[in-house]
Amino acid sequence: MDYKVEISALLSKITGLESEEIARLMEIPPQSDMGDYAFPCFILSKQMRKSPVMIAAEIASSSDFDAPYIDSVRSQGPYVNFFIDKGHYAKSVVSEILQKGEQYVSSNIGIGKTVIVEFSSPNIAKPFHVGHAFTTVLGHSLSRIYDKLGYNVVRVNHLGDYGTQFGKLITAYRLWGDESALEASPIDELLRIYVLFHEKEKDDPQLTQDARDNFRRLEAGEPEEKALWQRFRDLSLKAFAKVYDRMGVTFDSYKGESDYSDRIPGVISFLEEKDLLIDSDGARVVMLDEYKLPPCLVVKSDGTTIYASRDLAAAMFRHEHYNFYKNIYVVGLPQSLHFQQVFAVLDKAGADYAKNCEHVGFGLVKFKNMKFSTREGNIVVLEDLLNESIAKTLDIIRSNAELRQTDMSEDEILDIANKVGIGSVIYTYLKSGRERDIVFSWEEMLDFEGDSAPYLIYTYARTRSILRKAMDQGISSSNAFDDALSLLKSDEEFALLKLLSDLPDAIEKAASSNEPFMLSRQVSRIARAFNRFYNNSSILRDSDDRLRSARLAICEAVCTAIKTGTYLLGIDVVERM
RNA sequence: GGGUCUAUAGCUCAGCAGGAUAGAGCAACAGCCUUCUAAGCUGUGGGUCGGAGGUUCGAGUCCUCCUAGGCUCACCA
Repeated sequence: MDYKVEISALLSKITGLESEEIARLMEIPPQSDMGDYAFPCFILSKQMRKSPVMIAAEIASSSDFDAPYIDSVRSQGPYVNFFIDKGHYAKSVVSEILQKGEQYVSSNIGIGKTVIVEFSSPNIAKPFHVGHAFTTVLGHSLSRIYDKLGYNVVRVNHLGDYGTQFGKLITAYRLWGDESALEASPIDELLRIYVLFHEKEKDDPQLTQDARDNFRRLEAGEPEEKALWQRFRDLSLKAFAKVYDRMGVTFDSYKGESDYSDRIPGVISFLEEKDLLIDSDGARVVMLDEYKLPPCLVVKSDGTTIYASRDLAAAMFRHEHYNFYKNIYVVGLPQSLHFQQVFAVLDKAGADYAKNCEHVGFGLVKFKNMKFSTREGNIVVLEDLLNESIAKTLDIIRSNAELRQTDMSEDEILDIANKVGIGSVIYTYLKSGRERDIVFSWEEMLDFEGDSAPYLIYTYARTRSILRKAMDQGISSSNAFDDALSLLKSDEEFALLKLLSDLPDAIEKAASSNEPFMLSRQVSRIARAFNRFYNNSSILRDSDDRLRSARLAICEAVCTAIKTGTYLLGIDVVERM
């Protein structure tokens, strides 16, 4: 039940204010000893011509608060503080979670609505580095979150498989390409010749010209260039698939930039019909002064297309094909002007779906003082980071296994190391607001203590261990469905229950702000509260078997919360570690 | 120069729509494993919330100005 709504209704009778307004004004006190809900009386002081302190005292002394779920009502300064009956609360929260299981965080607010999440979108022929991981991890998590809320989610990998860079690559490959190296390690070989091209290009303008010619031939569909491009693309996709597979990331569409090249004429004629295209130094642009934005370049002076035209084509296609409720672009913050322009062009052209397009930006992944740059070769490849993380996890598991004398098989150990190691990397990207820059450091990326994925997974594994032991001893939480749950009224238990009950709200906030950290924080808080409880009370060893069952029920609820929460972040839990 | 974002503990970050004594994690220091997994828990120290004005009963939160920094400003993506 929703205690806030209930209390607001009671207050409404006393104060005469609308119940909804009261619910909006209600607060959660900063300290638990101040109660569970608080009503600030400032708003009443003007109309009643009394000090808020006096009003609070009057309300608190009212006799209308005799509901069974209210323990007490006290005024403190200008606030009326409500203390919920802990037993009542425990029964309500725990039984709901146990009955609904993982569905307790589900919602149907998204039923019948399609959300497109464009994310990851790596450039073909370039290594998948720790910067790409940001959009991949963010988009993956957002997809799962929207999915959980009932939306129809379309995951789109808008591959960077087009543009002048491919002219460069074709030129470079013909000059310096090594067939066997390409076969053995495609991305490394493509990167090698790409870097080489940029070195040589400085002293040889002919190379630049060749590259442009080759891109033009590619765009014109010349078979030789097309075949090479296709090969680069296939090899790259195969390499990317390995990384996605490791992280459990999937897509519904791999429609990349190249897929839209034949729709560009449609975009241009559409804009021409609306009379929006203007010649400017030989190029064709859409003026956006009324949006206070610089003009958007749609066709270059040499007649070829540019990313803005391809993004326009993609948005138009998605509208026709999916009729989306939301079209989200999980792309780095530096591209925010670009998206503003694209959306503004759509809006100016009268496309009503422009307002449903949203750029979900994120910060830069930096390396000390410099940006990662493919051309300069100062990058950290995601696979290396994952491997390091897994290796470190493996060490810890092995030494723990020895210490605890567990009988885990080598396969199980490897599986755990994989999940914890990869989860750890994922969590690093999702623990703070997405617009923050991440300064890459091995030390911090591989810190497994405190606020980290291993902490969450560890808490889960530990709790599962208790539940397994309980089962072995024939103790069950099932007889806790009666009043035993109302025995859960210690401070630690109560604090934990509040956090559990707030999880669905955290998920909705994560979706509405496209900020998975709203969720990761809540899961982290739950784990911390549980560990506190765990260290303060014995669960299986308590002499009262009703309390024992009730505590086991809390353990189950915590497992459910952590498992679903981490799943929505893209992190797997393990039964033992 | 225009646009935009950021500035909170030594470090990394929270602080939801203004509200009660500004919170976590890491690091530091002091403790807790014959007892359910110590990747854990408890405690201590640490802050003029970048600066100055203003709005308000009340500002880390809203407005203005200033300072510092990031990103960005059409024929790359």
